[in-house]
Amino acid sequence: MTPSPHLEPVRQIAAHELVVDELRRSLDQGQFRPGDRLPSERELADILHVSRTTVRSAVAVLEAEHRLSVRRGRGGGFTVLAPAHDHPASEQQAEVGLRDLRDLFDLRLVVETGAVQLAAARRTTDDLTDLANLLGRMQQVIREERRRPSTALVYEFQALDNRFHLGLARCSRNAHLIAQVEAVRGAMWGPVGSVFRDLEPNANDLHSDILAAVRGGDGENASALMAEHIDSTHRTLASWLANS
Amino acid sequence: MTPSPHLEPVRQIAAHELVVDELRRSLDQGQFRPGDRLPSERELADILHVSRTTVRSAVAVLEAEHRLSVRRGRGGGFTVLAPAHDHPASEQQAEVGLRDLRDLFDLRLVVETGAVQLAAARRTTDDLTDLANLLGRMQQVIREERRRPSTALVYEFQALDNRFHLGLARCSRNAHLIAQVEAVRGAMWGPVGSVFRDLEPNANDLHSDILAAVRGGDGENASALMAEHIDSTHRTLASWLANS
Amino acid sequence: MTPSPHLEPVRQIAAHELVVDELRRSLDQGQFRPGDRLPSERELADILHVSRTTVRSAVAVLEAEHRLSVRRGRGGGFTVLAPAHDHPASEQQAEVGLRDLRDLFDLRLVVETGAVQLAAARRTTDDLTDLANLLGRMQQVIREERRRPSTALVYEFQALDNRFHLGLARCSRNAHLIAQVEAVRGAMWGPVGSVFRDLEPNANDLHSDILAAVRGGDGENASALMAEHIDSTHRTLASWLANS
Amino acid sequence: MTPSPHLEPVRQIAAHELVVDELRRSLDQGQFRPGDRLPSERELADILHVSRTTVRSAVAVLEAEHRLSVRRGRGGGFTVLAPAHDHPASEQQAEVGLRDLRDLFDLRLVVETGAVQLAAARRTTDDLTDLANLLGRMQQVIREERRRPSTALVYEFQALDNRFHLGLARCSRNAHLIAQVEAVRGAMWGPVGSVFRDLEPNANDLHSDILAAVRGGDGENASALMAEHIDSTHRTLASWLANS
DNA sequence: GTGGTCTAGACCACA
DNA sequence: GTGGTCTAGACCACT
Repeated sequence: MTPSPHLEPVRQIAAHELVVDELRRSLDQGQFRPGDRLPSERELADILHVSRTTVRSAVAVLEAEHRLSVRRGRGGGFTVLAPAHDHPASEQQAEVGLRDLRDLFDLRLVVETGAVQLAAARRTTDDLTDLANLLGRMQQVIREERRRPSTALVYEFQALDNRFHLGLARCSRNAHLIAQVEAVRGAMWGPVGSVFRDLEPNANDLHSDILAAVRGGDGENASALMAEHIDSTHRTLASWLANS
Repeated sequence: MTPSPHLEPVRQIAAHELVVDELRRSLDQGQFRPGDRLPSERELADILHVSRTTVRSAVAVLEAEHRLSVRRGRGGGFTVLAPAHDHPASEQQAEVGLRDLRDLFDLRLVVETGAVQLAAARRTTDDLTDLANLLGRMQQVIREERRRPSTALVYEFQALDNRFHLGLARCSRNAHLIAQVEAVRGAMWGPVGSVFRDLEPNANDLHSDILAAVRGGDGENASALMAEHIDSTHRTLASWLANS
Repeated sequence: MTPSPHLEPVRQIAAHELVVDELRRSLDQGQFRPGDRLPSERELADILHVSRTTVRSAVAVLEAEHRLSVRRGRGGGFTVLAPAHDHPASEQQAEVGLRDLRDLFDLRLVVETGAVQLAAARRTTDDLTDLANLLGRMQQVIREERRRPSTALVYEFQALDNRFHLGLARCSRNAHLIAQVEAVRGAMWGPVGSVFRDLEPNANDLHSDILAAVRGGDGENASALMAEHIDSTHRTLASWLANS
Repeated sequence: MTPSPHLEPVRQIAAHELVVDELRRSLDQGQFRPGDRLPSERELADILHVSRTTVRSAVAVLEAEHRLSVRRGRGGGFTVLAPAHDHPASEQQAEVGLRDLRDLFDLRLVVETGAVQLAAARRTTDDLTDLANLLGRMQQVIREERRRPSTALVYEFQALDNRFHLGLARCSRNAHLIAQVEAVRGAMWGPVGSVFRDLEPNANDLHSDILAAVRGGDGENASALMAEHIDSTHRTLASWLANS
């Protein structure tokens, strides 16, 4: 209940910054995996409705962040790099505190439990199939990672996890809510990425229970399970953060 | 769970559009009342960190939307106009459907119940005083409006109501969550404004109960009351919309 | 047939300059006589659709040119002064050459003979009455000036002469043409005013002949007489200019 | 001979309006042809002694009138569009009546016959060469248009015709007169443009006769031929207008 | 190198 | 002291 500043300064956003954000969002959501090649400069310019110059500026930023590698000539292009924890995130360390973590998970709790409750009411059978497939792949990745630990697998699991949660949100069929879930997960990515190094043992525990509740149309239960899942993740991360 | 567009076109946002948004947000939140004068062009430019030219472009838009009137000379300035329901929103009628309303209220339900739950845990006594004051003023406005109905009073109530809900959200002390509540209330403003003409009889019913729960630190109850309140408003608006 | 500059620089005209021009035009056309008071500042502002400030700026210019005198307080106002030939036109002497005179009279010849030809075809009887009255007053002024020479009378004759010529042009009922006659007479005023000191003996010679031709509907003759009149005036002025 | 309003309201003219007028004048006089590129924004600002911003405002108006098209990037710029008779002049149809046409041609008759008379006396041999060249090109265009009718050619002829008439006026070496000829032709352009679609058969008939008279120094004859030419054009347009 | 936009500052007309 | 307009220069995105 602040008294009255009333108006916040506005900040102009340059086109290439928007492109950086969009590409980062896409990478964060695991739409491209380490080693994948992004569409060509020309295609990106076309898709994003900007000029090639602008794409290049944006790519340069992501290259400086060690998220892409740029090779020229035949067979060149933009290649997705694995998140490298040794680079100090190029510039400013995200520097997450426990307080930030709490705020982010508070928000997740609010919007994701809400979303999953609606999802239970509005999901289609196609949604359920897609989500089940995702879960299956996540199990595979976990099993593989146990046999042969590797950051690439951890990374892949994170991407799948992200897609699972977003998929659940999409079942709510509410554009506003979906956008908010995307936003909070995007905001969480940076902080979590800087802490997350191993596959948390309980990472996939409650996913299938949640999906079952959604399948059964039991919103209350889905919501409660989601709350438990989020809380568990929160505690895990918080303890890692405290010890890092 | 759409398969693959992966990347959305980006859209450059001009500085004056951002200023329009910021001013609209401020007006929507009732930070200025009809008849009030906004800060002068020069002050706005200063506050918003843009040039006067940019402020002017933005003000021109709001003037075209009949939300501000512009007068010059000593004593002139930008004056806030009362929302005029007879202008067909200047250009495109907001054209809200029941479906849109449902989505918006779904979202309110999710974020505002979540926010009030946290608020119950984190509110300070100052917060409680402020909120109680707001409630007092809302009661006055309602009483006055019953004696002497007037659109100005309806409008004033809406502004106070908005401040009450935002105030509750701010008690959560979670910037992300506050931002989301602001966003959803902003999104709701246009649609609701186009339907809302009278003071709904139940407008203030649950507010004091919610505040009491927040004061008592009973998050569960606060959340439930808020859900009831939002649902009630939703039903009222939906019936008005259906009959309009 | 200059080859190609194609575009001329534009020049912004300040509001008070426009007011100066308008007032000058009005004074030049003899709509106010020396000693007359102009409408009050407030009235002028109203008539001219500008603010009082702007009127004041304009009046200040005319005062500096010794065309108006400004007195304040009760009974004050803007008083028209007689053209004072001893002031060197305040700033830059108009500095007319024979060449300029020729160009101006070339133009008068063209537009005024054309205008009078149309006038002969389109004049009404009211027009004729008005013009005859003007001629009568001009004769009176000439007679009076012969008995008792005075600059005031010369000035009055000039104003009447101007109104006679403009009146003829207005009979053409062609707004474009009338505007052009006004423009050329306005342009001529400054140069002529700086040379003209006495009543030329032949000043009124052909006026009644021209009016008679217009009355008779004889455009050809009216035009020829006008040409003769203009030529005569031209020669008189040119000789004065050569000897000054 | 109106009795007394005496003073007309003044109207502030914004710099960008002046630029619009100047550009319109230039386009009307055919100094740029459809498809031509205007000087760049920066050059125009330089030539017209205004800022780029002001040029832009003006260009925006002409773009809205479908007289220019704006493209950006290297090779972009302001391109002159062909007058599109299908756009209803974007906003207000010029809506010319026979009465307006008469007034305009009355004026043409007056000023252009006067101008050509002086031209016969003052033309140089260079003037004659230039005018003869123009006539030659006009003949070519007419011949080509007979073989292969096209609006582009009609438009080109109009531009050449305009330059011929202005060229004649310039021979008078009288700046005032030239300005008036330009003004009346400018005023005529809009009305005529909205009627003129074909090459009038008699479009070029008297041009060479007029030029011959000017070459011979026979002002009387040149003037008479010009009168005949203007009258003929007037009748042609009036009949088209009556039948449209 | 084009147009598109914003900025900072000035001057003006207005009340 | 308000809004209205223009200016000069900068930076950007586009092609």
